Amino acid sequence: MLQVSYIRDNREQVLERLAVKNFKQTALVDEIIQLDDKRRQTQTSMDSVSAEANAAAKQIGELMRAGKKDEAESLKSKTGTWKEDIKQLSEALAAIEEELQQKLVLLPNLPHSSVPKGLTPEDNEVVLENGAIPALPGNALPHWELAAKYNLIDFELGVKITGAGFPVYKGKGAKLQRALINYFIDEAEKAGYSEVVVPLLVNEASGFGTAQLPDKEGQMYYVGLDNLYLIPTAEVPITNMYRDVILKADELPVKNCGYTPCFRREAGSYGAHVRGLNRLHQFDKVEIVQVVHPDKSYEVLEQMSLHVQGLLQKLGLPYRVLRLCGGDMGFGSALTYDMETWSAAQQRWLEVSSVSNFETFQSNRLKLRFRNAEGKTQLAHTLNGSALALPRIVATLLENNQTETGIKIPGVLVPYTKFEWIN
RNA sequence: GGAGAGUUGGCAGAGUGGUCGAUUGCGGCAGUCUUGAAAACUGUUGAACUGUUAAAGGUUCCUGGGGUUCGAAUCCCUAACUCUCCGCCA
Repeated sequence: MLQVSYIRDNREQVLERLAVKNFKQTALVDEIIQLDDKRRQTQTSMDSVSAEANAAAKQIGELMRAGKKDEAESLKSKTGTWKEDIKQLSEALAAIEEELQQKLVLLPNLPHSSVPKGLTPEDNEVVLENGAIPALPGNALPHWELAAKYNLIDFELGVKITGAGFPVYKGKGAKLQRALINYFIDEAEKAGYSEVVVPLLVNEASGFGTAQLPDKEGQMYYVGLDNLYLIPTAEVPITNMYRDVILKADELPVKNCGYTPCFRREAGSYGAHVRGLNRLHQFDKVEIVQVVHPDKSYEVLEQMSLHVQGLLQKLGLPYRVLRLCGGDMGFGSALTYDMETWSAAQQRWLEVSSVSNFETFQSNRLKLRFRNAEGKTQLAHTLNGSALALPRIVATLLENNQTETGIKIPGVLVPYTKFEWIN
């Protein structure tokens, strides 16, 4: 959520930045500014009437104690109009604030100056490519066939138990899941992130804090009986640990990592691109989250990007890094890097990580602040990234490492899998 | 699921319808003392909005919402949450 005071003081710049995200609603921005104006006027009026009424109430108390009942009574008779005024003004104020809030949450975050303009994924900027793209023989199999061949994943069984998009991992497929999770967590801890295990269901306030709510409830599974949401990413519970928190300057940066399953409804997805592990309703992911000083957040974003790249390098997967264009970016992000690995058998790039700087967009909703050098409270910056999401990593690992005799496990994973080959 | 108790500042924990943004303790910060540290002592220490060059000042907030009253942390209604006991149970 953007700060009203910023919008008020930087109208032109806000409009220009929003346009990069293809969000061209000048009228909405102007309405917000007008509402805020009205809000301040109304509050000033109410404050001054309240001040009068408070003073009178205090005086009545003093008169009563002094035994001057008549004077107290005559003062009492005057309070009626104030009461009425305060009631009207506070109702008006509440209505204005409600309307302002409703409009404010419609505004996406402002993109960073380096964000390229554009509408579709084709407009994303390729920052770098790394790793050799393997040349597989013509009879190379896609991962869903490999998964069946080696009995690693049973998609049909998942359909029986739950539905499409809920695979059952078996045998070495199951072991590989646990190996990847542990490997990713260990690597994150080496990079200074402390591990947390968090709830998989969150309340409405948490959904709002990280900007899944309102608006995006269609993407989350909802447990109506208890008014809770299944998390679409560990970002939600981990970041919400710091909701309504004022950190000391020396507590920054906060670095947390955590493994969770993630649940996504993915309404409207279909076709070959959702085949196999390409798009699931439930998948495993290790998330890294940081809360940092505003001066440091872009430096930290690069570090997080390098951490993710390091994982891909160690796994020996060819990858590229994209700087997302305005049209492809998330609602709350100021700058996002996507990491994609090359799926040799599908002949396409698969997104395996997304690393974003939210600046104060989340912290403003979360009321996540720190005490700055002047001793005043200031909104912190939040960042998060997948490090990494498992399914597409598994997909490319299986496909890229397939040989005549089986699938070779990357060296760094062997201590975790305890086997070198799937065959 | 049944019954009961509770929710106050970073934490613990007082609080009579008016002098309560709130006693006190702990913690934090600053100072005195000390070569330094600890201890002790002294002072200080919530947030938001508004306003201002900055301030002063004003308003709001004692879980949320509503009500009674000239005046509510305090009384009433309501919701959420927490805890305890019983039941069930990994």
